Amino acid sequence: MRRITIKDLSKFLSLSTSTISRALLNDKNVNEETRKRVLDAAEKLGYKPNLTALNLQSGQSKTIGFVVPEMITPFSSKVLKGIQNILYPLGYRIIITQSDEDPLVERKNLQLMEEFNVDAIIINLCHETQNNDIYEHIMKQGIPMIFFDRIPHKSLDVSKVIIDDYIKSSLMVEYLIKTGRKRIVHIIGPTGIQNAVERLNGYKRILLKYNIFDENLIVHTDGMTFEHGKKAIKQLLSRNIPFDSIFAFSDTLAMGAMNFLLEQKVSIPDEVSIASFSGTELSSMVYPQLTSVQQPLEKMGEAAAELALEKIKNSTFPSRTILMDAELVYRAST
Amino acid sequence: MRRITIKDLSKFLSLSTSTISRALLNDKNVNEETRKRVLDAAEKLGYKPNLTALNLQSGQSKTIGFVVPEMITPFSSKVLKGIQNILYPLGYRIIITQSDEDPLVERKNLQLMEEFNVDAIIINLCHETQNNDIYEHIMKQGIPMIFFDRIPHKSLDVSKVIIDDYIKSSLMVEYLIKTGRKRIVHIIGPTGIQNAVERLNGYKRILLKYNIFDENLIVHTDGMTFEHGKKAIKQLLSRNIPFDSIFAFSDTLAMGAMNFLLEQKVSIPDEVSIASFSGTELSSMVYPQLTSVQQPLEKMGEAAAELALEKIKNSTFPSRTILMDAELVYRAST
DNA sequence: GTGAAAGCGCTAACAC
DNA sequence: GTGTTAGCGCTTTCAC
Repeated sequence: MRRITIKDLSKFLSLSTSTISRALLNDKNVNEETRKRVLDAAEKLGYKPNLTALNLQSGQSKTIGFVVPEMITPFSSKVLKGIQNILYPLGYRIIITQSDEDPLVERKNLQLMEEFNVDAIIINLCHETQNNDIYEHIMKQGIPMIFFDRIPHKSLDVSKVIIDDYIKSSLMVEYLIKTGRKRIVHIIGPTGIQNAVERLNGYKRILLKYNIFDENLIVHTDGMTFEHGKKAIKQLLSRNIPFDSIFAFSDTLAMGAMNFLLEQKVSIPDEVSIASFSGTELSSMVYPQLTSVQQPLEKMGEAAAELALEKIKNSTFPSRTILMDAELVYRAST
Repeated sequence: MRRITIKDLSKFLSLSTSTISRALLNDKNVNEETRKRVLDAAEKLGYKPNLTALNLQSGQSKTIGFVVPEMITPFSSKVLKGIQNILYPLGYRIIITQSDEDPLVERKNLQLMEEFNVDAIIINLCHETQNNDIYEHIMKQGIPMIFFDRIPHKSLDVSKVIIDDYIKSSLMVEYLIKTGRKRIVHIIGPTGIQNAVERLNGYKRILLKYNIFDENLIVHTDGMTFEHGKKAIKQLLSRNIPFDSIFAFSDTLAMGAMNFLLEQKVSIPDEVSIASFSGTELSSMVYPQLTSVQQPLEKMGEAAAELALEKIKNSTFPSRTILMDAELVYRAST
């Protein structure tokens, strides 16, 4: 019942613990014969190395923190999968916290990460600037922080994984125009997030280019949920502002908007077409399926994990930014 | 940059490490004055206890394994949240793996958990019997296993958190009948899962009771995804079997079914009404919103965590089954 | 009330 | 090629 340790093997084989250790680690300074005996005994007695001891010795916790705004949509789960692909085989644990889009909760989560002695933190933040002080504080402790999707204000020098929100947003809006839409609503994300600004800017640029920009078509929300999407469109309708399409910051917002329109018996995409940013299965689980900018989430997770590893291995490794490509996927909603 | 240890405090204050330790642990055998000095110094130098050392010493990894079939839907995330509520404050890490509904992947995941020296495993399994040998093997190592939602065959004595699938299924089907439906399709889950059998039995019982049971209305799937739901209904339509409603094993299957029907311009709920088992936001993100048996997922996670804790504290603690209540939520799809 | 020392499981210098 | 030993950071006897 008790765990078998290297000491048990040592007694069992009348060998020193160091020889056992060496044999297990494939050190060359071990007789082939001996190694075999050790390996056999280890197998037979069911020896499993004690990671905690290893970690204590190496001074690492072999734990990575993963801090995300939410896990209600599959967005974070997909990124997580990518991170796991890279880190599990290397023996890293991943500890996850959700911030519920609240910078204060994010703060607490980051403190938790510090207590857990994580070797690095991979984070999708809630607010561009509000927690900059802790990000800096944590990095000063020697804990690398890797940002993905939503990144902090330029003033912080950190590694990050992003897509080009500005360009992708422009492309999507231009596509809507090419399908004949002129009154394109933009449901913007929380303005405390740089991506929201970038996507808004892309939207603006195109509408200005085609000379159809109208301030009234921009709808603010104070949150990112389905309900916020619904409310946004509800407001717009009540203000009697005509529109023929919607470009939403996220698929969740888009789905909320769509749901409300369908309740109002508005036909999609005939009367109103809808597009958004996504990368999850959600886009294709609704009817009609949503046209969206499909972010390569799993790949983004893998990239973030790699960035974390390079900082862990060498803390002076210069920060890098990985720009991922995202694909526009045209579905039935446009 | 280097971590402050108890030794640094010891040097700094010219006290032995044991006194420092005692002061930090609020041991009574410390002069109040001394304790104060220690606490102040700890604060000032930024001392943070090294969890790894603690764990080595206590023989625990303070890590819990969480093994789920998938993280595409928010199902597992919600349970995870509940587990975190209980375990994070206690200093436990949680390591998560997805099995992709594949018992072989689940096996590998469980082995990974063993390697990670987890103190307990909380699992939603892929197949009722196929991995019983490892479950037993793991428990024989002294690692408690807590099952939730999908549980192993009765032959295993384990702690579990479940809802009454049979009853809830019956209630939902009876509700459909009361809304005037007579040709109720059941999309069953994988038969390697006890829940699928239970829900099927509940369905059968009611249809038999009302004398409207028809074997043809039961649709098998070989998976749990959205696409499987679509395919199931496609098959049914191609076989020209008339029906006026659907009761699906899961919301994902229901959404697939609904999506296909909407594509075929079938009106919901007028021509076909739909209900399923759920507990996630998905049910209300589609149009029309899905009627479903709403499982208390976060609460289930909390319960599972409690069960894990009692087994960790006392390995001989008898296994318990917690039966949670689930609510029938009537939405627009019926 | 405080200190010295052992020990948790393992690796890595250092001997031989 | 193998053994001895120190040490990772901490708690916990055991002395005093």
